[in-house]
Amino acid sequence: MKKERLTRIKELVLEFDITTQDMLVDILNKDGYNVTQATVSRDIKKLGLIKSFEDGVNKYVLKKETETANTV
Amino acid sequence: MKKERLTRIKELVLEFDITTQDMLVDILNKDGYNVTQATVSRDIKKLGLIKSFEDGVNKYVLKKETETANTV
DNA sequence: TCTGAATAAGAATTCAAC
DNA sequence: GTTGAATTCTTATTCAGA
Repeated sequence: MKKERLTRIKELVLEFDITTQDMLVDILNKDGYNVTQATVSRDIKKLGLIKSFEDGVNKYVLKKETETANTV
Repeated sequence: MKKERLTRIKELVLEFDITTQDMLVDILNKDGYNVTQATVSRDIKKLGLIKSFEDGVNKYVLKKETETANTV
């Protein structure tokens, strides 16, 4: 397992609007990391990334906290 | 659109570990709300629910904040 | 342990209808 | 504006292998 790759993924979601795992696969491959969607899926789980609507797009972001009791 | 249903969904994710939209469909149907996965998908978007690992399960939770810059 | 290929599972969208 | 059926898209997992 490449910790380096995990760090790179985190950088990528902070910098870009990553909406699918395939996007990450593409970028990582161009970066020289040879990975498939299966691996990215696992990496995302390790990093605790979640998909969330931000700025009108459903993208991966780093999880902070979740549970709230806001009103609808 | 039933605002009532949205409220119920929020209650459900707070009370139970809802891991799939189909689970919500089942429960809502038993509750008397006749909906399909398509509608639940839209409701989840409206409520801002996200899937997150909590207590070892990947479940729907209410979004609070996301973007962080924690270390890996 | 880690990974990929293939598959299964889950979720979002299209398209029509109301 | 809201919904369901069907479809497409996306993600998680299985299974094998290194």
